[in-house]
Amino acid sequence: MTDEDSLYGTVQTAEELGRVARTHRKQRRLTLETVSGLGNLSTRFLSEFERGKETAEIGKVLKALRTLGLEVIIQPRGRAMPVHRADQAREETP
Amino acid sequence: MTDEDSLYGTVQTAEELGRVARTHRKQRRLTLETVSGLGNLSTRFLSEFERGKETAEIGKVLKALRTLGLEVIIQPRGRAMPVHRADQAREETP
DNA sequence: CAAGATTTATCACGTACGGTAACTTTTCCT
DNA sequence: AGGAAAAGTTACCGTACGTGATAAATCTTG
Repeated sequence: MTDEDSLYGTVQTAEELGRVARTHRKQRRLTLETVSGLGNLSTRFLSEFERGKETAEIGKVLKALRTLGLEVIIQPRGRAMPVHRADQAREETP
Repeated sequence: MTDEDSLYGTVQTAEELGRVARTHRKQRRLTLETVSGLGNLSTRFLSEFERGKETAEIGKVLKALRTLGLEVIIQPRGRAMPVHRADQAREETP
């Protein structure tokens, strides 16, 4: 609850990804069963994925994220986006 | 075809993810073998992943992306960024 | 404590994975 | 242009594990 703000952002590992998914789901007060129904995913898969299973299938992971209302953005690291508008805020890695 | 301008951004499926990875790798003039060496990933895995294999393991996918210098960002959909700027919303209906 | 939610065990099936080699495509050189 | 080399794809094998469904076990609420 402390870092809900930093909940969303870069993820590097399956564990981080799962944590984001779980926290997001909890915030939305959804149960695994509900998400299961919405996304045609087994509660078992969801449970394991949210706990960071490294071997979960990417297709299902993406589906789970979509079902949860999460967006996956891919961008070059350490490089600004080529597109519209210059943004700011690049600060991580102490 | 696919514009490389919009290369980076939201991905919804394994296919899209793979395409981003491949295009990015090509732009960097890296071979599968090189990436394989850098990331401890088999060329076979990389080849399949870039071609959109739905069942590729999330852990390896994330590792491949990191090795390629790509960043994965997770954020709520239909929600503006925490900071300023109102921007585009959603689309796509299941 | 009870109701609800999540984890885990079991079973059976399917397939990812690495390594290697053969094969196909792409790249690039004379 | 033609062809060779490089890059990428794919089939084989065996090991190992993911997955769904269900139910039982465990944890989390209220």
